[in-house]
Amino acid sequence: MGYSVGQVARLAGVTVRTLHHYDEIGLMSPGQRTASGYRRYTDADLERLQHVLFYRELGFPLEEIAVILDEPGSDTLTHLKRQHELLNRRIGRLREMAAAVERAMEANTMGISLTPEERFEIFGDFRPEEHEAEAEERWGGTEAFEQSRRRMGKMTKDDWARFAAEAARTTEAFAEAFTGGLPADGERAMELAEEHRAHITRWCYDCTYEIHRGLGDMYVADARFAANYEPHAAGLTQYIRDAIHANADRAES
Amino acid sequence: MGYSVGQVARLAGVTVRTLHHYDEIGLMSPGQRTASGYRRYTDADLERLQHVLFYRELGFPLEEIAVILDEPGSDTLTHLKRQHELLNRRIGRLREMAAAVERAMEANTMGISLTPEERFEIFGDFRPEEHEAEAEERWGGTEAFEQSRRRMGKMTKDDWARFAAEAARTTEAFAEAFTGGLPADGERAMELAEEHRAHITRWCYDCTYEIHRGLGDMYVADARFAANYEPHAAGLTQYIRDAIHANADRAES
DNA sequence: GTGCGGCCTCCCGCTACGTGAGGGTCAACC
DNA sequence: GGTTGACCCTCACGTAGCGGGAGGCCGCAC
Repeated sequence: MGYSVGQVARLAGVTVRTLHHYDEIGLMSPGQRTASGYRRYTDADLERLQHVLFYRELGFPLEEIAVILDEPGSDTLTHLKRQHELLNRRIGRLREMAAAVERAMEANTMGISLTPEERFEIFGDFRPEEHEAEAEERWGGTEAFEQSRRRMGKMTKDDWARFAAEAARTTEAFAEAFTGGLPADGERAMELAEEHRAHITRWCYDCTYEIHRGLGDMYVADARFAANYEPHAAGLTQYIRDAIHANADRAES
Repeated sequence: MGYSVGQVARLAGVTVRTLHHYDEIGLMSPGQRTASGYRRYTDADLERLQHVLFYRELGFPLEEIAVILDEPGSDTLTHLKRQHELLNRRIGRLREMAAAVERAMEANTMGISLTPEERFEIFGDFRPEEHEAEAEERWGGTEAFEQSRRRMGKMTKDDWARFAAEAARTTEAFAEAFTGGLPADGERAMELAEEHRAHITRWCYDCTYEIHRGLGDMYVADARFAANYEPHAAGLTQYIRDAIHANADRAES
């Protein structure tokens, strides 16, 4: 059982070197190795490769692909949905370009020569869109989200450990304040909220108060996040959310 | 008049560095320079840039773009037509991919896990197409045509001169044979046809007999080629075509 | 005349591999 | 059991298409 590099390469239509490369950079390592050092790919590896190739085809840098595939709570279906969405956007853009080319052909056959602006405005119009709204277009997310991905994608294992440790300390402190009966809009809670915000800014992205509020709301709304807090103390998630809001309100007044 | 690098960059939505690069590799050099060495781009340069960006967007390597833009007898309209064609193919491919993703989603929600072949067959099916028929897809041409482009793109002016001289000699010899009353399926004519084929193989691409037959047919069908032969002697084009066919028939029997 | 933005030319760095070199591995076939 | 040929391994250097600075000249305003 399992597949050799050559088999996988033929199946997927890539070169062996490409698979070696993906192994090197940790994007797609074989599940096992034989005693003699041969790579053995499992079915799960193949599925991963499928997604890798898809995102690559859509122009994503490999580093980013690694991040989005490793992102917790993302399963096959969400990836497929996202890929479908991306494909549709892409098709739309190409259609616009085709229409622009048609216009250019008309203009050309009619002997009209385009002004320099028209030249790129008419069918190079997809470029500004690509720059200003690229992050948006790709992720339906925010610029901060992108920034986060990039930064965190470059973190070493050590960085992750320290990041996690810091996060754990803050959570612990919140739990203490909560169980200790301190109000969510009190000094201590707000202090912790501010610390939390600083923590995010340091490690992930420029966390404004507005974004921070959104995060707080998300914590209570999204079970995956709540799962990180509730074990400490029932109701802690809501407490943290309230503290964040109180802190943001104070800071912006 | 004319545009500076910065202006062109903003117009076209690329960086100054990119324009510098295109200048370096000779893909897109400014029509002029100011006394102080500043680049000055003309309207013609802008049009060229427009096409460059388009082909680039469609995934063509810059070297190839240079060749197809410099290829004689290609005007704006033919490029626009080609671009439109390429866009449509591209859209078609993306649609296939989208359909494949939909199927994958169905399979996934139904709890069916794909076999390894299906995984890439189902929606990686565009890859064989991309390899085996890429030249076809891109050019509506043959692999030999591609090979030709590559080789001829790397020829120096000297090479071109020798190439042209050789070609002229062969044509001259054909004209002599023709006006001398030698039959198109005679020894001499076939000898010249073989020489012609060797000439192409040496300079352009591996010219099989089948391709050679196609070339002969094209010579009579396409006025641009005929224009090269007819001035030597009226009917020469047809004569050459017949000689080529006779030679090919003999060689393959 | 002194900024300040734009332009110039190196030149090094990055990604996603291509392309050998040099050398083990494995199944088959004699 | 030896040899052959297809396949595998790990370096390690090369390439395309730029990004991004360094160090320095140009040109126009104040």
